[in-house]
Amino acid sequence: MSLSDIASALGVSKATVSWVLSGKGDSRRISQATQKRVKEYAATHNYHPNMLARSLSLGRSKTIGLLISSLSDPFYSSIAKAVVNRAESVGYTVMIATSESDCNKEASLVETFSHRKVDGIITTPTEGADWVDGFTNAGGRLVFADRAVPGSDIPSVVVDNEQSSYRLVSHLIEKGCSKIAMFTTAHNLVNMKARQAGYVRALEDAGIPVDTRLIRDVASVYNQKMVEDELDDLLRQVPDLDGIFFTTHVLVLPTYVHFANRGIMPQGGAGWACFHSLPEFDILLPKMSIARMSIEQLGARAVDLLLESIENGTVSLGTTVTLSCEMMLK
Amino acid sequence: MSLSDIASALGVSKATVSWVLSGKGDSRRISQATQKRVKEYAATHNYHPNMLARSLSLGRSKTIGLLISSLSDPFYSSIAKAVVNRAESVGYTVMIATSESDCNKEASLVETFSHRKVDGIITTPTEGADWVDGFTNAGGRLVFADRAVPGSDIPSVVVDNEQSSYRLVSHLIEKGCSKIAMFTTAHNLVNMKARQAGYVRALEDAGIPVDTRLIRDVASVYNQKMVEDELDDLLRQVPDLDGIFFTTHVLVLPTYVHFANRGIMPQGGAGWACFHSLPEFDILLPKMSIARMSIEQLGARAVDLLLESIENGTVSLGTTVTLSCEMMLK
DNA sequence: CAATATCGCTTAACCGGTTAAGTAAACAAA
DNA sequence: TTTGTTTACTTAACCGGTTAAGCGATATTG
Repeated sequence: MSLSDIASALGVSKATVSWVLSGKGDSRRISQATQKRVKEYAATHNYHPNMLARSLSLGRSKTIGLLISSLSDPFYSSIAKAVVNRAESVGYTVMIATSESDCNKEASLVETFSHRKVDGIITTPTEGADWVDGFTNAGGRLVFADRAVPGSDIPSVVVDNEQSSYRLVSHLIEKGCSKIAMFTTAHNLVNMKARQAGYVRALEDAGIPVDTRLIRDVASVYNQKMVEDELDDLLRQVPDLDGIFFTTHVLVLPTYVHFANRGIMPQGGAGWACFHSLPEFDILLPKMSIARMSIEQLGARAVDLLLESIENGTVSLGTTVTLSCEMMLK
Repeated sequence: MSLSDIASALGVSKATVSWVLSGKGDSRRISQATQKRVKEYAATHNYHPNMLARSLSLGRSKTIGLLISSLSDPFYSSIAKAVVNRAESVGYTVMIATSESDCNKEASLVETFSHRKVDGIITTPTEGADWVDGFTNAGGRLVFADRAVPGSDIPSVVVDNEQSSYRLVSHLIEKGCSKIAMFTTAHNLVNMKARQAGYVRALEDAGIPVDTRLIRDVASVYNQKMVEDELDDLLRQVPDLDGIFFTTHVLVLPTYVHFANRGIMPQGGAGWACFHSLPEFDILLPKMSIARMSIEQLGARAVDLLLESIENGTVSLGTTVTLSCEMMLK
């Protein structure tokens, strides 16, 4: 079933059929009678346009590329979910690829997307993504999600890392904690830096001196031993620890287990505060304070920003949408 | 940069350029000199074919559609990861969509994929997927992952639900358990039925009568209260319970928390056995026996099966690949 | 030396849409 | 009656690839 099939079956031209079926029948003054014939024929024969042909012709594919670090990490798969849902609801289809945080792979996947003529790309960029300029100079539309690349003009959707961290740590202080550790990873990433800044500012505003022994960066979160060594060292050096601020949810469970194994029960997480959450925290650590990122919003806004850029071209350089976290202070 | 651009720049025809760049230069006896000129020009000007045009012309898009229930559930996102990785490695791009287990939405997403001319679809089908016949009769290639539709001829990749369950429950029996509960959900799904069959067979082979009070189906896994009510009732009716077989990993954490809250520590999960795992089980329940599905394999085999069907058409009707689980008996 | 084969390309149709430009017929106004 | 306008279309080019068929020039063969 193609336009030509319909055209020859009804004895009209391809153009007529195309206009009728793309809703331009009236403006191109096709008679009501012909429009009816075409529409009915298309409906009864279940015609649907070949989107490849349409995309080729229009130079727009109604397709976006989503390039994330990983799909096994619930954080990224939630972004994927949000992006897919939003895109779907506005008639776009998502092509998905994972970079595994490998900058070269990322660059090559961007190429693939380009050749497939996606209308734009949403990505959680890796450090030092050097393909960005080439892509945008060639007219590619791009939106960063979760993290911006410092010094870049690309529109992005991020959360208020500094402010939310500040509020989490301030809350711990208000509850009476004064020896609050900060447990982090990949502390050079722009988001982690901002969270650390919030931690530091909260302590300073409360007149508590920042003790660098309390700030712990663990190189590999997925190496349980590394996490435990860091925790052991922390507890040895600061035995009167009374609070922990986790810059990321992935550090919480390994810590929980390590404490539980040593008989130091985390008391439902009172005295703990964490950036972002996992479903199991509700039941495992009901008293932990959490700054919850709305990933649903993050993804949806990223799509909106991208589509605005694609369809209207009205996104100004340097646009950054900053979402606030939902504060669950306990 | 298009074929025509190269052609006119070098004073040759589009056909020549197309043949050279698609590797048919020798078989179409284009002179080495011309081939070199074309290839060098293409390389220095960074030419890459427009995949929309190529797909339209070839009638093959090197694109597959992945239609899963959800992206927030780690099980499905792992399938997505595996499929994306495998597809990528063989030069295919994945379009992704989520049905949220809604059969109508599923059908409409299949339509979308069709119009976009994917070469085939991999899906974890919902119950009563009535679009299947229409899709395959129209020449669509399809592979089911994780669950087959009973009575359907569609190639599928599944795991040995019955056998692995049998081995898990047998292992608990060997360790001395005799009052083993089966905790399940959605027990009418084909996979769940098979797991239940394995449980029953293990008990029968050991000469233990099947006690229906021990078999518990919880309607909504995400409703913590429902899970807890079922557990309370179970413990009331069978206080001397000494083992639990979970037909799915999602039931484990709610149970863990409920037990922990009542001071019944699960002792690292000794006496528990579970179908499939979550990363946190390693640290939370190190003694639980697990039949671990290799989702990496599941996804990869699904892609392989689909590509075989697309590229060679040599997949016979009713092909079912059954993967064995990795048994982690403790 | 004419007939044939081989080489190295080109031409043009096709995939299935979109759309600018053109045209024949009907009707209205001068 | 001639000119102009509107109506309701058609023609044909284009998007950027692929590929069957054709064609002139040189090389080989009888």
